[in-house]
Amino acid sequence: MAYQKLTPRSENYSQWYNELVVKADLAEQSAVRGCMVIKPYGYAIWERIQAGLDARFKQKGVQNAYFPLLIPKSFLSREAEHVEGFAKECAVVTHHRLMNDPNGKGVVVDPNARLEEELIIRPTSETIIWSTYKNWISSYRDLPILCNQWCNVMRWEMRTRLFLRTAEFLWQEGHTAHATKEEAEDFAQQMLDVYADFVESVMAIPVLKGVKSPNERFAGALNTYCIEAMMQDGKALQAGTSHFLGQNFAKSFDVTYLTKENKPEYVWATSWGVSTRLMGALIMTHSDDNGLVLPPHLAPIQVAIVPIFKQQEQLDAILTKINPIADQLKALGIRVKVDTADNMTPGFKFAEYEMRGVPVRLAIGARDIENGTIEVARRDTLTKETLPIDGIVEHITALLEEIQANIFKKALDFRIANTRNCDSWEEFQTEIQKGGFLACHWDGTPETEEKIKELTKATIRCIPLDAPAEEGKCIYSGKPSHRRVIFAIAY
RNA sequence: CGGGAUUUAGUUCAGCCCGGUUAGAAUGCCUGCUUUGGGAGCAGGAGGUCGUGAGUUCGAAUCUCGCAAUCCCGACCA
Repeated sequence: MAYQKLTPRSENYSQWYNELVVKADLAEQSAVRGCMVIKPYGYAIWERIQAGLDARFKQKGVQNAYFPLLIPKSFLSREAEHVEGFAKECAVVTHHRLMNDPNGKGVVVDPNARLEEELIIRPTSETIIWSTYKNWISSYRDLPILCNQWCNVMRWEMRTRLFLRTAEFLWQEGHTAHATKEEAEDFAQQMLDVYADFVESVMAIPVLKGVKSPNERFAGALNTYCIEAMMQDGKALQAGTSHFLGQNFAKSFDVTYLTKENKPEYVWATSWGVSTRLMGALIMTHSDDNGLVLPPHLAPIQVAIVPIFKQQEQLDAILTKINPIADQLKALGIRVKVDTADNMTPGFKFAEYEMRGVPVRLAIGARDIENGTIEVARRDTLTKETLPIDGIVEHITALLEEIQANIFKKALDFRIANTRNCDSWEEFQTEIQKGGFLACHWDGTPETEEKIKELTKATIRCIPLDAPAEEGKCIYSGKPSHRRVIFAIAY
């Protein structure tokens, strides 16, 4: 038994995470620092995230498009705040040709192939998109423009972790242009709702919907909406953002339209995105010391069926029982894998499907054939029971929904249990280190937030959209406050 | 950008202090037999420019110096 268990979460949470990502076959380190290879199983999960969101975007009238990877350097300096936010982490293309090394050692950059204007590998695409939208928009009849792109972006991070923070990552970025402020602001909120609905109902990750404080706001935005999730170690993770950009980019890139009254107006903008970071959120919300735990609505394989057999004849006999079950499940749209591989023992397969988070596992052998039974194991509770084959399809259909609901509830209960009010600065300083969300009063100034961050590493994760009005005193400055905001230590 | 560590088989590592036949183990892989209800067993087999460049030496995985890459912990950031 050379097989190694994961480091338990209680022992070293971040080591547990790193091992899980690799052992569940989701991703691995690449030859390039900070960049990851997403393996087929991990990518299958990402594809399901993509498919679910993409369908929801289209219901909102959003169309997909594609804008280039490379952005002229000059574009980035058009919006001052925006460039300040990203300048430190941009990769720059300076040359367009290689040549044989005159000293005979492979290839070198051809010094004569320097670009007239350097190109930036997109850290995000606002600038290239707005320089393009300028040409697309002339009349109120051209609005709104609702575009999204699925692509990669690059931010040269000092320190990276698979999925959570990589130098290159996959995401979608939606960019919309509207005639009025109200419409843009409303659209940004609608997209936040799309994210929250998807993340909660498909990924089973409970999220807080809120607004970012000025310090945490996207560079160049007037308002940043976000969904915040709580990981099992009590840290916060921003799972998605939607920005109301006002007219900042319209003004920087001179994007105007003519109103019905034939007056030129700047357009109003939004942008919104989620990234492969959602994979990190998924892992850290549900998984346990045995590996990944996937919500059935998202799992690439929802039901794995493991026949237990000695000879081919036995397998054939078992398959006559299994195949109809698999076919019925597939007909109901359930993703099933029948694992007939004979080079792995059943025990190995059990452990493997557990590590990969497959929600339901069925096992059936000679004993079951005699008894007309099948063993059903569920990943979320790690329990198994032997049930009659009759009615198994109905049982599984219901079980998948039960698992989906159960893991969402478990995550929600955890968040509730680890969210508390805090009204004393003394208490805050010790409580915040224990993890979880602290709902506190805040005087609304960036200075106070900055100071709190400096002293405790905690930031305001969001001002919840449903935060009730409540008079109180700022946890740090004692100045008056009208509602509680959520503080936490974040990824 | 600071601090620490690592670099030898596909993977995880031993060997280095104290230089010396053909560089080892486990696991994985291939072949055969036997097995299969929680990570099976036996036998055989393939697999290595010891990160890189110099130096010391009759001789370097091992000693010296340089360089690079990666990982972890901080600072910074989605």
